[in-house]
Amino acid sequence: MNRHSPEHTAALIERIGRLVSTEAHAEGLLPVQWEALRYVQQANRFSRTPAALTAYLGLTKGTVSQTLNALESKGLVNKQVDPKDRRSKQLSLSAKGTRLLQRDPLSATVAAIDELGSAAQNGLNKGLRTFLTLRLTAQDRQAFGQCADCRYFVAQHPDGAPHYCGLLQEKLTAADAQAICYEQLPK
Amino acid sequence: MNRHSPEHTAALIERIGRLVSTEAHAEGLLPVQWEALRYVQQANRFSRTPAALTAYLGLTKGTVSQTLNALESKGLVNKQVDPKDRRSKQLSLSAKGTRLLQRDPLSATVAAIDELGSAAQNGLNKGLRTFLTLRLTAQDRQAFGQCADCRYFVAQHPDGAPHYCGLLQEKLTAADAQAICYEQLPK
DNA sequence: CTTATTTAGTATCGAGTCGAAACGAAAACC
DNA sequence: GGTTTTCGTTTCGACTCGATACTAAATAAG
Repeated sequence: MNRHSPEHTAALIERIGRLVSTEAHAEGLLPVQWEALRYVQQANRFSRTPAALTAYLGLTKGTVSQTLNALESKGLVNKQVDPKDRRSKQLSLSAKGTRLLQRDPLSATVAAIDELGSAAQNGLNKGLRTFLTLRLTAQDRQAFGQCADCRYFVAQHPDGAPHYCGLLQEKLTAADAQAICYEQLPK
Repeated sequence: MNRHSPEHTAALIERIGRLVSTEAHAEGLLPVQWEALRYVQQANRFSRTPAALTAYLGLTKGTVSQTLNALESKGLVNKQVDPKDRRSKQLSLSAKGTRLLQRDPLSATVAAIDELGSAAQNGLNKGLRTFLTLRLTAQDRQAFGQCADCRYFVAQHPDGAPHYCGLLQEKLTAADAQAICYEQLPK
């Protein structure tokens, strides 16, 4: 296991994962609660559900249900029944949740990456993306990429709307196009 | 937050960290227990202590003490008082612990990195190492690098021993040189 | 139109993490 | 010799997490 072996890189991933997660004990929230909060902020309206969050995190639905209860009782997230499918619930950020995300401890990680120099940044980003794709595929999990990078994304739709989803057959706003989506299939 | 922004890379790190940690629920052990087990295997004899493991993981000593209790009661790790400093304890792997590490779930991560192509591997490795150094430095934490990469490492020592540590003034075996060390200061 | 079957979410249990705090014992400092 | 620091443990409370069993709503099959 020399300095550049796959074993060493794997150890780095694990150690950095722990470092980042340790930093995420902040503002009275736990790491997974921050992840859930960010997810609700970033997911498009089709993906703001406990089921999609469960797939995103790779946890069991019982665990996610409890975490969402914790966030709800802290007044950061709201749940309401989806009228189109009354089994499902729509998640949304409260004003307090939105405010708290301004102090997201992940910003320390962002800042460190920002210091990295653009060659290192690109190499890191590319390696991480390829790795993630490999593992998600091996586990039959969804990519949760950005809507605009999806093969069902239609940039220009005849009738007035800015964009369009060819899978769900729904109009999309400019904000939707940047959001992450459960259904996303990379081009 | 486009595909190559620092924000996106930070999200990748967090998501991959969770993915790897979720896979580490295996063989009846929890993620942090696997990390501790690997640490005891890889740390040199000066660093196989609860205190060094605490620094390595970035947790509190109480938490690490409990995790080590769990591993000890599973018969995977042994503790014994260091006769040179009777406050300190030496950790060691039991035969069962050594055997269990053959089924380390981190091997899935290693295999995925191995599939990556050498350019991507190098970029990933380099980016992760630089990032880790940045964050550890900012938090005043030890690097825990390999003994052989330390500025106190003396490759050839006059008297018979293979190597030598100029800080602790101790002879080092070839195995020691590969191990990770609390005292390590990168060259 | 019923009767499966699948899907979305919840509740409960037990083991264990995790930080915080308080503690005892050995070593180091003065 | 007395104070301070360091190493490790224990206890507490909130919470994660998988497993399991459960309800209700939607879907499929007959």
